[in-house]
Amino acid sequence: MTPDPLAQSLHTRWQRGNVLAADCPSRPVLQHLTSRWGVLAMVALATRPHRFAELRRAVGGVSDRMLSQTLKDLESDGFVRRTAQDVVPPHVDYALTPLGHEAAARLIPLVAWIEDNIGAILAPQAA
Amino acid sequence: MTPDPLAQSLHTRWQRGNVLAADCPSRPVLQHLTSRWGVLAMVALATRPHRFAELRRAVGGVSDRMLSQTLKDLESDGFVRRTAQDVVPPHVDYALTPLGHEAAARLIPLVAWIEDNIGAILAPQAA
DNA sequence: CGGTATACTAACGAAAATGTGCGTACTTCC
DNA sequence: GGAAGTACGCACATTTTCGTTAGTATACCG
Repeated sequence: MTPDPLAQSLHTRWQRGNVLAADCPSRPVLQHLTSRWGVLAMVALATRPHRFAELRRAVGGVSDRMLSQTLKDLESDGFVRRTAQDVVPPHVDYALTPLGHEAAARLIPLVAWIEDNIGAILAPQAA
Repeated sequence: MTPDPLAQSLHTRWQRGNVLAADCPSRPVLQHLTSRWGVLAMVALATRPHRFAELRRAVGGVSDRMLSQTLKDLESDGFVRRTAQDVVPPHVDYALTPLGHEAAARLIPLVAWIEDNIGAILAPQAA
């Protein structure tokens, strides 16, 4: 399929993204937000800021390494703000930025819908 | 942070999911929907049903293997309905189920928001 | 007749994601 | 005194994910 020329011209300079295009810059951002731990970290942070270990406990099953990796990605996209106090033992806070809250506002309905409908989703599979 | 006992009792039997818990059955479903190609397939199918090759062309960069695997996952969760006509050459249609449309309705705002704000997201990174 | 399209699957190897254990420099609690 | 908690980075091993190639039976187009 050759790209639609109209869509092409609208999107070529990425004034707005078109995720369905392979080289759209939205792709990596989408992947960070929807990664295995990304969604969960965002959801947890949406309620309130967390310290690192606190967040690890909130997000069941995540390892130190994965959590810090995930947070680094989210931070580089501007969704999370990391605030470190230079003390020993270390004290670091993670909070959503305004941009992060906007993103979370789109993530939460999805997660909530799945949680609410998990019964209906799983039921046919059991049958 | 020990689990909140109230939330515990509400969620133990998974009448409703709590994705933050490691063993919540919502996890796999969430992963199927938010997988690299899962989101994109859902978004593409939300506009209209597609045949296999048509969908592959719509979702830039996906391979046959990944697409068919993704569709299989989405089908087993009840989001996608596969309709095959037993003819040669094969003719197969993929469409969202009602459940799939509900899920897509939560996926699309997320994707649209990223597409709309990709400029604002990327700008600080360039600086 | 040769090329192209269809909807996949099995098999293989490469690449990416993920977990584990260790180390840190100190504090607080038992 | 000893154990545990803190916020990671690093090296290593394993797991999973992903893409590529080959193959199928047939039809349509030129």
